[in-house]
Amino acid sequence: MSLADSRSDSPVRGRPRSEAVERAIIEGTMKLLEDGVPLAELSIERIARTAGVGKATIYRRWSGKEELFVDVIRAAEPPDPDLPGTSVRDDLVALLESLRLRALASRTSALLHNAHVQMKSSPRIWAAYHANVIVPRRNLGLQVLRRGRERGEIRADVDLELANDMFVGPVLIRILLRPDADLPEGLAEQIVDTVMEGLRPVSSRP
Amino acid sequence: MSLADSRSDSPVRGRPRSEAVERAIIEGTMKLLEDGVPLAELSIERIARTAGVGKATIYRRWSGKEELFVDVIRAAEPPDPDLPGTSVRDDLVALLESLRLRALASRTSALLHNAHVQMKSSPRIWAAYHANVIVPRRNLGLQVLRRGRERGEIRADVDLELANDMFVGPVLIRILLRPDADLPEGLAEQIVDTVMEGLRPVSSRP
Amino acid sequence: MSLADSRSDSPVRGRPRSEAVERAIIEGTMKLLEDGVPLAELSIERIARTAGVGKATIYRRWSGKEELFVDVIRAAEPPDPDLPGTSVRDDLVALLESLRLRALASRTSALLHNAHVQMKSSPRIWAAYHANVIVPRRNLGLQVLRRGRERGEIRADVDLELANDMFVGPVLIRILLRPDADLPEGLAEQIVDTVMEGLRPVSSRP
Amino acid sequence: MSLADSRSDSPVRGRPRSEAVERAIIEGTMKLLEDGVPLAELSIERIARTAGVGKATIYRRWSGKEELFVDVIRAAEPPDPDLPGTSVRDDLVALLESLRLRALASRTSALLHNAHVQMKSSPRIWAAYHANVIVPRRNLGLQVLRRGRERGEIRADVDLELANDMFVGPVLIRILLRPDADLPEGLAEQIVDTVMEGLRPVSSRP
DNA sequence: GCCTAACCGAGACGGTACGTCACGTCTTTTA
DNA sequence: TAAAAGACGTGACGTACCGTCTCGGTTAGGC
Repeated sequence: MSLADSRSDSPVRGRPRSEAVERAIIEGTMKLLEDGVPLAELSIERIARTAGVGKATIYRRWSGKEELFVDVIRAAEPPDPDLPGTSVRDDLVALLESLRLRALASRTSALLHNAHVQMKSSPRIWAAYHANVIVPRRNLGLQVLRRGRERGEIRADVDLELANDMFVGPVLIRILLRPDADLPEGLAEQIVDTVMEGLRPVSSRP
Repeated sequence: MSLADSRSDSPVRGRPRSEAVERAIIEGTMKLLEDGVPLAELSIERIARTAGVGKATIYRRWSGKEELFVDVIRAAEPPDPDLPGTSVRDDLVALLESLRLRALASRTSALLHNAHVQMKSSPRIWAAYHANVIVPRRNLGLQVLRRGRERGEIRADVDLELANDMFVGPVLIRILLRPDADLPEGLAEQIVDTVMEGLRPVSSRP
Repeated sequence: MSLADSRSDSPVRGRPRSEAVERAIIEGTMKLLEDGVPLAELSIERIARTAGVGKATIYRRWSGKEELFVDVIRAAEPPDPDLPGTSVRDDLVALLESLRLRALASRTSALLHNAHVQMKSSPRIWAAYHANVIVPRRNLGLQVLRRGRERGEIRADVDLELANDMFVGPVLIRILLRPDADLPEGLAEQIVDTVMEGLRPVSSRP
Repeated sequence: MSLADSRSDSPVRGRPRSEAVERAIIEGTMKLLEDGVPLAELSIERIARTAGVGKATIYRRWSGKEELFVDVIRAAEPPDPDLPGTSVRDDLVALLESLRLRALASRTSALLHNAHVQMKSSPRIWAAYHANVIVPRRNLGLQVLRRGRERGEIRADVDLELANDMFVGPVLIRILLRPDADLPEGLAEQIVDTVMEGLRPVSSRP
C-alpha cells in the first residue's frame, strides 16, 4: 500500500476541482432559498445561472438536485449546541432551545421548512440526509437521556428512543407542519418539565 | 341545493361531467402512489394515461397537480375515530392509536409519507390541506383536552395547544421523519400516560 | 377493410398537425440559410427560435437536422424545366441552362452550395435526398438521351448514364467544388455541343 | 539547423514539440475515418482519446477540427500520377485513371467521400483545401491541355478551363454525389475519347 | 326525436428543464 | 516549456411535462 501510494501512477492527475466553485454553488442555492424562491422553481439550470457556473460543473459533483440539497442543508446546519451538563433537564432544555432558535433564524428557517420536502422525493437521498443530519442530532439527545438514566434522573424502564421523540416531536411538528405556529420563549422549558415529570423515578416525586 | 339548481339563469346546459371519470382519476393516482411510483415521476400526463383520460379532463377539474393531490389525500383519509369518552386518557389513546393504525396501513402509508412533501412546495395547496385535513384532526384533540380541563383531569394553567403537540408530535415525527421507525403496539398508551403525568393537577398525584 | 374503415375507431384522433407550422419551420430555416448563417451554427434550437416554434414541434415531424434539410432543399428546388423537344441538343441545353440559372439565383445558391454538405454526414439522409432530388433530375436527362438514341441523334453503343454525367458533371463541379467559378452565358451550349460531337453517329459527321 | 540552434537569443526554449504526437493525431483521425465513424461523431475529444493525447496538444497545432482535417486529407492524398507524355489523350487518361483508382482504394475513399463535406462548413478551411489540394491537381490537368493546344491536338479556340471540367467533372460527380455508382475499368478512356472528339481541330477529323 | 352545448379521448402546440456531450480555454503535475 | 489529464463556462442535443388549444365524436338535457 505504501508502495502503491508512492508510485507515480495517479496521485491526482489533471486540474483539481475548484473549491471556490463548490462554495459558489452551495451558497448560490442557499441564497435562492432565502430569497423565497419556491422549491419547484429551483432548477439546476437556475442554480447554475445564479452561481455563474456551468450545468456540467454541478453534475460533476452531484448526480441531481436532491444530492445537492443534502450538502446545502448540511452547510446550513448550525454546530451542535453546548450542553451545560448540570442535569438532564438542563441539557434537554439546551437541545430544544437550539432547535427553536435555529427555526427562528430566517436563514435556516426557509431551508428547514422546505428542505426535507424535496429530499423525501428520493428515498436514496433521504437516507443520506437521515444518516448525516438527523441521526447525529438524535444521538446527541439519546446520549443525554442515557446519562440521565445512569444518574438516576430517569427511570430505568423508560424507552429512551421514545422519550427522545417526546421531547423533540412537539417542537419539530410545529416547525415542519405548522410554519405559522409561534415558538415562544420558554417553550423548551415547558416541554422538558412536563415530559420529565412522567419519566422521573417514583421515589423522586414531590 | 335543489334551490340553487332550480334557478332559471343556467341550470346545467350541455353534457354534465362524468363522476366515473372523476373517480378514475383519483383512484388511478392512488394506485400509482401505492405502486411506489416516486412522487417526482407522478406527472399529470402519466396520471391521465393511467386513468385512460385526456389531460384536459383533469385540468377541467383541478388547476394542477397539487390541487388534485388535496383531493386524493382527502379520499384516502380514514374517518375520524370513535372516542370512548370515558376519560381524557382513553380518548387521547384512541386518537393516537388511530393515527398509528393509519400509518401502518400500507395503502395510506405511502400517501402519508409523501403527501405533505409535494404539497409543501405550494403554499396555497398546503393551506388547503392544512385547513381540510390537519386542522380538523387537531381540533378533535383540542376538544378532548378542553373537556379534560373542564373535568379537572388536566391542570387549568396548561397550554392546550402545546399539550396537543406533545401527544401527537412523537407519533407524527416517527411517521414523517423516520418511516423506518416501528410503531409498536402500546405506543399510544406509553405516550399518553407519560405526558399526562405532567399535566395532571397536583392534588391528583399519587 | 371497408368495415374497419367505416368504424369510429380511429380515423385521425387528436388535434391535427398545423400546416402553417410546417411551413414556418421550413421557411425559417431557408431564411437563415439565405442570411448566410454558417451551416455549423444552424442548430435546431435556433431554427425553432426563428420560426417561433417549440423544439418538440420540429422533432415531431423530423427526427433530426438532416431529415429536416431534405425537406428544406426539396422546397427550394425549382420545378423541372420545360424542354423544347426540338432536338436532343436543345433539350440538353435547356436542362443545363436551368441548372446554371438555379445556381446563379442567390436564394438557392446558398442552399445548393451547402445543402448536400450537411446531409452527407448521414448516409441515411443522403439516400433520401438522392432518391427524392437527384434521381428524378437525373432521370429527366436520361430520358432525353434515350429519346435521342431512338431518333438516331446519338450512337446506339453509347453508355447513356455516362453520357449524362458528361453533360451534367462539368456544371455541377463548378457549382459544388468551386463556388467562385463563374457560370458564363453560353456555358450550356459549349458543353452540349462539345460532348455531342463525340456521341453523334459516324454517318452524321460533317 | 545547427546554425539556428546555436544562436544565442532563443533557439527553441523548453521542450520541443513531439513529431510522434503529431503523427499519432493525424493517423488516429485517419483510422477513425477508415473505421467508418460518421463525420458528425468525429469530435476533437474523441480524436484526442484515440490518439492518447491531450486536447490542448491538438489545439496547440491546429485551431480547430477543420484545420486538422486539411492536414489529414493532405496526408492521405496520393502523389501526382506519372504522365506518359505520349499524347494529350494518354496523359488525360492517366490523370482520370489515377482519380478513379484513388476513389476505389477504400482507405482514401472514405476520406474523399466525406472530406470536402465537413470542410465546406468553413469557408476559410475550404479555401485552404482548395489551394492545397484542388488547385494543384487542376493545374496538372490544365498544363496537359495547354501542351495539347500547343501541339495542335486541341483547337486553339477551346476554353481550357471548361475543357478540364469536362474531363474531370463526370468522374468527380460519381465519386462525390453518387458513392454507390461504379467506376468501371475503361471509364477514363471512354470519357477522354468522347470529349476529345469535340475539342480536336476540324482538320484532324476522320 | 331533434338540437345543441358541454363533455370526452387524443394529441399538437410554445415553453422550460432535464441530464449528456463537445466545444475551446484553463490549470494542475510530471517529464 | 511540452504533454496528459481533466475541470471550467458555454450552449446544443433530444426527451419529457407543463398547461393550453384544437380536433372528431359522445351524451345528456330542453324544445
